Order: sequence, then C-alpha cells, then structure tokens
Amino acid sequence: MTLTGPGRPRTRESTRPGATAREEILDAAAELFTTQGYATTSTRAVADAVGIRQSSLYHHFATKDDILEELLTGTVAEGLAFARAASAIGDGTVSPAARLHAVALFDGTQLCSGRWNIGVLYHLPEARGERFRSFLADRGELRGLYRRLGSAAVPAPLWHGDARHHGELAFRLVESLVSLRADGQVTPDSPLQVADAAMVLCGAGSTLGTIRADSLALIARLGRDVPDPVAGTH
Amino acid sequence: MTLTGPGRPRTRESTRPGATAREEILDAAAELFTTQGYATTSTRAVADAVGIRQSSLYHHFATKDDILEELLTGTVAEGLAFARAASAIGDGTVSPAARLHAVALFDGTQLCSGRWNIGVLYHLPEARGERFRSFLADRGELRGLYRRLGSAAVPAPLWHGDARHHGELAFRLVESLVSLRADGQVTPDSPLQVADAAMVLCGAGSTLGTIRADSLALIARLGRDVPDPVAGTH
DNA sequence: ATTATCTATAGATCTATAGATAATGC
DNA sequence: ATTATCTATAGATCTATAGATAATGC
Repeated sequence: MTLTGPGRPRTRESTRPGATAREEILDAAAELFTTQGYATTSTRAVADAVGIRQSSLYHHFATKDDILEELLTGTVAEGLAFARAASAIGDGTVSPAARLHAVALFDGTQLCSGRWNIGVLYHLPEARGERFRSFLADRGELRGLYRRLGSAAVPAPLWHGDARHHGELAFRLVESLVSLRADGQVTPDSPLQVADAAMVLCGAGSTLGTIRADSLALIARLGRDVPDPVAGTH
Repeated sequence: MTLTGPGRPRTRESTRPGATAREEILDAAAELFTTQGYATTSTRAVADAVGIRQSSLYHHFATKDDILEELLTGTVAEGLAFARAASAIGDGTVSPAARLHAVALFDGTQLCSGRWNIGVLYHLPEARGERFRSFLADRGELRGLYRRLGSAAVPAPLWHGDARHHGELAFRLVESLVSLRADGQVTPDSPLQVADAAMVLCGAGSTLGTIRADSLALIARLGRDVPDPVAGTH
C-alpha cells in the first residue's frame, strides 16, 4: 500500500505538532534554526524533519527567508500587543511599576514557554538585515515601551544617567532569559524572578509585594494568563 | 612592477590592523562573522577582505572552524583571567561587592571597546557545538565566578530564590552589552552603568559610592586599566 | 629548505524552478 | 481546476587540497 507519492496526500501522522503542513514546517524550522543556526540549516534538513521532499517546501513558502521571517514575527507579536495594551490602559490606579512588571513577566513567560527557544533567532546576525525590517521595527517599538515605562516607574535614577536606561536594562534583562535558556539555566520561576529583578533595577525593590499583586491583576484584566507563580513567591 | 604573485611577499600596506597576515585574517573574520554571521561568511569573503586568495587562508589556518575558535577564545580569556585574579586576591578589606563590580566593569569594558562587537559570536548557535568546548568551559567558569561573587555580595535575597541567582543575573546583564552594542545603544558610560546596575541588582545600591571607589582601586591594583569614568559619575 | 603566496580544481553541497502526477472538489 | 506532492536538475556556490612559483634565509 503506497502511502505517499506524487499527488497523494501525505499521511499526517507525524509526531510534530501542527494541524497543517505549513505549521509542521514552521515547527521543524524553529527547532533547527534555533539549535543549529539559520545558514547552517539547509532546506533539505527542514524537509527531512517534516517528512517531505526538499522541493515540496516551496509550495508553502516562496523562499527560505520567508520561513525565518514568519518565525521572527511570531516571537515578538504577542509581547508587543500586550505591552501596548498594558501601556494604554487608562486607569490611574495602575502604577507604571506594576505595568512594567506585567510586561516583563508576560514577555519572559513567552520566551520561556515555547517548544523551542525561539528568542535565539534575534541574536542571529542574519536577522538584522533589511529583509526583516518589519520584525526589527516591532522589536524596536517594544523596547521603546520598556524605556517609557521605566522612566515613569523610576522615582530618581539610581546611578548616573538618564532614567530611560532603567527601562532599557529591564528590557535586556528579560531578553537574557534567551541566553539563560540556551545554557539550560531556566526554571519555571525564572520569568517571575527576572520581572522582580527588573523592578529592583528600577528602585522599586521595597514595594515588590504590592507591585507583583497589581501586575498579576493587570495581566488577568487584559485577558492574558501566566502560569501560577510558585507557592511561596508572594 | 608586479607587486604580488606566486611566492612574492604581499605588500603589507592594507589599512587593516595587524602586524602579520594571520592577525589581518582574524580582524577581517571578526568583522564579517559579527556583522554577517559565521556560516554566511565564506572563506572567499574573508580572503577578499584581507586582499589575498581564498586558498591562501589555509596556509594560516587548517579549517574555517579554527578561525572562529581563535576568535572565541580571545573574547573570554582576558575577562576570565581578571575574574580569577579578583576572586583570589587575599585581602579581607576588599568586599565581595567591590570584586563583583570590578569584574563586571572590566568585562563590560572589554565587550564595548574592541574594534568589532566580538561578543555576538557566542550567541551564534554554531558556537555551542562540541567543537568549541574549550571556549564553552572558559565561559562557564567565568559565569561560575559571577555566581560565587554574587552569593557573597548579597546580604539577603531580594526576591524569592537562591542568592546565586543574583550573580547569574549580573553576568547576564554584563553580556547584554553585546545586544546593546548591536543595537547601537552603547555609550562610553555603558560599562560603568551596567556594573552599577549589577550592584543594585545585588542589593548594594545604597553603598554604590564606596563600592565604585574600591572597585577602581582593585582594578588598578591588579595592573589593569579601564577608561576614566566620565566626570560626574562618582 | 622554508615560507607565503598563487592557479586550478575536486567533490560536495545548496536554493529554487520545471514539469509530471494523483487526489479532491466543483 | 486546484492542491499538494513528487522526480529531476540547473546553476551557483563553498571548503579544502594539490602542486607550481618566487622570495628569503641558512
């Protein structure tokens, strides 16, 4: 009984997640690009990982770059949408510190919870090219929102320099979850610890309990969810 | 007048730094690997950037991997040597906080001052391979020293979790100078700001003035030098 | 004899396209 | 007719090696 062949629909019984071939390709590409690098991963390797022929990829994506672009866009879209919502919500009772904590916690959770450590993709030199400008613009906007929230949250700079640097470093601290994960150093607590650390960096360490409670409330109010903070952390 | 050719010594008048061809190759490779990626940069591109033929590279390096290995080793060697020295110095008057600050400042200065943003190399998936285990071991040791100094410097954890996490995050914060630089966000102040931020992260924000002075003294005592902190930062 | 370069090329890729084929859906 | 697959391949690389050549140094 021939199961595959020209024109025959492929038996979709691979263990790889994804309802469609396109999604399976993205999952395989995410695995290979993050573990072996983009240029090092051939289209053949991606196809093999899905169980189709190399040329069949081109039915779903016009070029190899298009696969990377879709993965890159996916990494930042949800985090950016959340940061916009958390920044825009018009309620004087939500402190800038709680907003920043929520953004960091949500973002960090995204970076740690995916099947693959997709954040490594934006450390790839290839990702900095003009080809991916829309991804770069999104990431730049997200960074700007961290800086803005940081400025608002910091009572007075804790060291020499502009208060915006605090937001910048909070952004970088969250992104360092990517390297932490790459080095096998991430635990379920890590996103919360990093969000807390970001607040300490902004001089709000003494009111962490309140900020954390407000942050979790804001996340819920915006219809998002993060895993239950481990018992004992609040 | 033929200036180059088989056997003729190349006129060394390139603008690229390096007293020897080998050093010129390393400089060109550093530029190309950091800006375009490792796999994306062909040995021909490196050779062209130096002004020699592609095959002539193989007189100086046995394989392309050997070039990357030498660059990787170079990025961590000095920082590790300093961290060992700063950790080992037997003097009860040097606080763990000052040691950590000095390590962060020295390391951060190295990451920011090279001609190329060489730190991006250890975000490359290629660099995580078994092939580069000696580099990975050095970087792991450096990370361990940060953790150890962090534990000793932190009076009590500032958020839930092991005090070693503070050192870990200090390490990550320093490494984030690499991304900061890649995004064009580094100024001459950045290494000092990041070292200060690392101390805030360790709960030592209130004694920053003392720590900074002790840190600079320790750096001088170990025979190293960092650029003069900008006036007004202490 | 040794060193640093060159020319030429083997052999192994890699991306993307052309065109055939079979199942599905109108 | 459309969709998703296949086979086959063009054309462009890329790494590393073989072997020639000329300058230098003993």
